[in-house]
Amino acid sequence: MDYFIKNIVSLLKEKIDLPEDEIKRLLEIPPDFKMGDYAFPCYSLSKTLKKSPNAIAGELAQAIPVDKPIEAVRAVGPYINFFLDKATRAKTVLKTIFEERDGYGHADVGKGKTVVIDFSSPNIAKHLGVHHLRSALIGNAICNIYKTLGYPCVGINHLGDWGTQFGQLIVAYKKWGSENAHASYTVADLNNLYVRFHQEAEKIPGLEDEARAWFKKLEAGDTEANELWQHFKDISLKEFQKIYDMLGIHFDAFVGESFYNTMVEDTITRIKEKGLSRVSEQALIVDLEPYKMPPCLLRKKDDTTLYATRDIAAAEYRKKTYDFDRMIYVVGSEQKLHFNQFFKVLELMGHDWARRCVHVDFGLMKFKDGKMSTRKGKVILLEDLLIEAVERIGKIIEEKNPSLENKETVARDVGIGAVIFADLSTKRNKDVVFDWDEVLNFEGETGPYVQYTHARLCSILRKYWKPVTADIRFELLKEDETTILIKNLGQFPQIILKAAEFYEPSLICNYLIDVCGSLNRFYNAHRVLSDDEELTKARILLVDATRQVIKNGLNILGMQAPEQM
RNA sequence: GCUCCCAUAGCUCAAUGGAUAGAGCAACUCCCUUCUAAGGAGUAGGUUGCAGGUUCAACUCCUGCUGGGAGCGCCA
Repeated sequence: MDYFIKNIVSLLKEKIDLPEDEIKRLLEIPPDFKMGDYAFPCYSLSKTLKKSPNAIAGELAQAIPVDKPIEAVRAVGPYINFFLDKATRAKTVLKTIFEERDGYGHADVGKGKTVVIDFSSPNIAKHLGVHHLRSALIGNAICNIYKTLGYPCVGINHLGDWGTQFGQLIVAYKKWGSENAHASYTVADLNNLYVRFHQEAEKIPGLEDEARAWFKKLEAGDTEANELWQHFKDISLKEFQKIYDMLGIHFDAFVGESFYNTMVEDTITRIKEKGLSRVSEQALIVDLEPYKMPPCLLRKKDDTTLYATRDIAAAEYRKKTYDFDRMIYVVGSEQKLHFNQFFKVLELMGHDWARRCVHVDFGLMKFKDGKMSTRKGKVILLEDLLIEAVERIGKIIEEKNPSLENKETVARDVGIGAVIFADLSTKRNKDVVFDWDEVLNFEGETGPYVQYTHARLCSILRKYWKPVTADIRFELLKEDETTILIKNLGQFPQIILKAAEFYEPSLICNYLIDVCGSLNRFYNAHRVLSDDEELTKARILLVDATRQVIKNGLNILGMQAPEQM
């Protein structure tokens, strides 16, 4: 528990007949810093004490001894407000950051509890569009958040490299694609074939059946089918890797659905043995009627499997391989039902760890006039967006800071960062309408704003040139702007815990915006470097601490923190 | 038809059941001989979709409704 909270709770415990945990739970942070640092609302006491909350607050505030880290205790209406001694807090917060450095915000709560995170997971033979951004970025950020808290993390890219669509692709390739040189094929070519298949399938009746037949051959191990499939996969992976490199996203494993093909028979057998499945309309299903859900399909009438089957097999395999404490699937909310179904099947199979599987869903990304669709070729390529962002930042650099070194690197870090931050900064379950101007806005609450703030702080530290020391007079850090900033910096570890609890990277974005706002107000109101040596030393420590917090925060989001821009 | 998600300033979004609902963008005003103006200050902008309910207290919880999105057996 936080040192200050602990102190306040123990003070209150002397006067109030409530358990420690309850007091801690009720303790809140006032909306305005002028109301103090912590507040205890007296509403709940009014019933038992049979007095008005205001009177209780007044009496208790009088009775509580003011000592050490507490500077004042004041009753305001029904609240008892606690004011911390500024110097003590400044010392506690800034010394911690100064000592922990890149480790500030880290914890060991996750020690030994492996977390498997399934994210990005695009389909082979299709382009990565802007709508693929969300899973990749949210998943990567959650991965970083959990790592920060000490959880061993395994990031898995569960590639969509299996299913009827590959039958479709093979058909399309054999009909319209084979005259092209095999080796020069790109994802664009595959994508075109895919789009063409769906166009033609509307006119030619037997085409879908033909595709299903090819998928059956693929699942049965047919050589020609497998060679083509492998080729499509190689082409796609190469192109995907390029984008992941641009985004700075790393996976511990690229294991596609196809990998589980050999395991599904065993999985189905066990489901059958447990009496969970039955045949319905020639397909094998698990009836989920008692749980108010549509049935989960395990096998189609042509005997091929479905993704639910492969997901079940994959979950079992991962449990065996990683012995995870928790498994997180970062997949769009349109698949909510699928996950509820397949988690339920895992549970019915007797896997008690099924409740440790979480579907971290997120809202759909769409255009103003509707949904993005790979089939109709209605997408914006992720690569195009990233290139555009980097180019626009490049122009701004030419305009504002033409003498900057490493322009290309900085433009890349800031451009990509802008896209990452824009995507992560709203709560994940909201649908987002893709808007170029919004994603490529670099002013206000944006990634570049946070990075710019960081660069400014680095600039001050460069000018100062002497080593930063924590041996300063903390009582000099006393202005309102300073106090608020220090308070913000001290909240970082709590924010990370909360972001992990709710699987919500946007909390880190909001927090960073808060810190930057506080810093910039401080920056505008007070000079850091001055003739006053003691004051300069003190403010430099504050600047360095803020720089450190911003950097740590950005890194968790998967962004770089350039020192100049 | 059934299920899930969303609704807060003109726009995009915040707000562990608690004090005066806050930011950014857009508009209008100011602040660079001062550590990076990709910044800061200010003005203006609200019946928190509607109607009930629970509570000492509701943007927050419950019910109903309206509007938008998504899903609902052989795609993933």
